[in-house]
Amino acid sequence: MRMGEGVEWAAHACLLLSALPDGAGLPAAAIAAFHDVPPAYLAKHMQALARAGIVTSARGASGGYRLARAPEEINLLQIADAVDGGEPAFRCTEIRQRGPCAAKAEECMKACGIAAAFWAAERIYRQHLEGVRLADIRSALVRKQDSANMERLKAWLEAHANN
Amino acid sequence: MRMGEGVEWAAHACLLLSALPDGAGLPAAAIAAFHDVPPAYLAKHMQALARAGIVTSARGASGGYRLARAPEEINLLQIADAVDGGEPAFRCTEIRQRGPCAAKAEECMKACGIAAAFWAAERIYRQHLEGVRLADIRSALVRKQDSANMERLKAWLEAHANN
DNA sequence: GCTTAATTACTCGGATAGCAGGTGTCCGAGTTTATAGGG
DNA sequence: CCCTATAAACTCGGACACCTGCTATCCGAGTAATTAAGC
Ligand code: FES
Ligand code: FES
Repeated sequence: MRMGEGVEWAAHACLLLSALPDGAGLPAAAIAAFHDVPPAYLAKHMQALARAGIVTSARGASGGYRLARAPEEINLLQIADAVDGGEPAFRCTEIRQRGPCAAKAEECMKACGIAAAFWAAERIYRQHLEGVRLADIRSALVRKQDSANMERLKAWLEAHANN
Repeated sequence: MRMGEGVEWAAHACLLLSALPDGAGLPAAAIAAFHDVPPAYLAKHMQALARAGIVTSARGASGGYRLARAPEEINLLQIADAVDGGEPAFRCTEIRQRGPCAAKAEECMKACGIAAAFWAAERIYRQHLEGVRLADIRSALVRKQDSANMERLKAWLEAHANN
C-alpha cells in the first residue's frame, strides 16, 4: 500500500493557506518556493484541491489560491481524497465466484468476509482522518512555535501574498 | 492509495489452506486453478507468504504449501504486510525542514502534526486488521455455507492435496 | 486632469513526456516417487 | 522376493519482460494591473 507523495504537499499547502490574512491569495509558485518543491508539479495537486472545492483559485495578476472555507470545516480526509483519489485501497475482484468449485451468485448476497474486514478497517481509517481538522493542526503548531518564527512567517506571507 | 491485487489472492489462498486436512500440502498450481488466476503470478505471492513465515513450502512430488501455524494465530495484517510490503502508506519527506522559511532541525523533535495524524490513522487501521484472525473468517464462512458445497469442497481438496 | 482602450505581466488549467513499481511469465534447482535391474 | 541405483515427474524459487499509474514538466487560456493616448 502506498499513498501519493503529493498528499503531504497538499496538506502542508492548505496549512500554509490557513495562515494567510483574510481575503488574500497566494500563487502556486509562492507555495512551491516556500516548501522547495517543483512548482509545476505542486500546481497539478493544487488543481485537484480546487476541483474538490477545498480551495478556490483566482487567475490573473494578484490572483492565487485561498481556502474555500474556514479551517474548521476542512479535514485531512477531504485533502487525501482530493489528491489521491478516494477509491478504496483494497480491491476485491470477487475471486470466490470464479474457478471450478466457486460459490454461485445467489450465495453472494453478502460481501466476502475478507473484503468486509478490509473495508471496515478502511472505514475506521477514514473516520480518524475525518476527525482531524485543519484548524486543529494549525492551533497545535502555533502552540509550540517560537514567536520569532511566527513573525518571520507573517512577514514572508505579507511579502508574497496578493490582495 | 492503492493496495496490491495479490493481497486478495493471498488471503483467499490462506483461507483455502485452512480447510486442508491436517498434514497435507497443496501445490500452488492447484490453488491457482481453484481461484482461476494465473498460476505463475500466484506462485510469486506464495513465495512472499513463505518468506514471511505464514506458510511453509515443500518441494518435489507430493509437495506444496501448508499453513505454518494454526488459523487462530494468523491474521489479515500479517498477510497484507507479507504480500504488499509493510511500509507505511503515508510518506513524510520532512517538507517542513525545507524552503526559505523552514523550521530548523532543533524544532523538529516531535513528528509533524500532519504525519502524526496520518500515521495514527494507519495504526488504527492495522490494529483492526490484526484483530481479524483467519479462523474467524473461516468459521463465519462455514456458518452460512451450504452443506452440499462443503462436501464439494472437501472432495476437491481430497482430489488435489498431496500427502 | 480624466476617461478609455490597448498592452503587458502574471496566474491557473489541462495536455504532454519520463520513470518506478506492480503485473505477468518463464525456466532452472531441488526433492520425491516410480521403475527397472541385480542379488 | 527384496534391495538398490537410475530415471522420471513434479514442485518451489528466483530471474526476466511488460504495462499501468505516479512523477515531473511545458505551453496556452484567461484575468487584473499598467500604460499610453485622446478628449
Ligand atoms: S472475493 Fe474478493 S475478498 Fe473474497
Ligand atoms: S513534514 Fe512531512 S507531513 Fe509535515
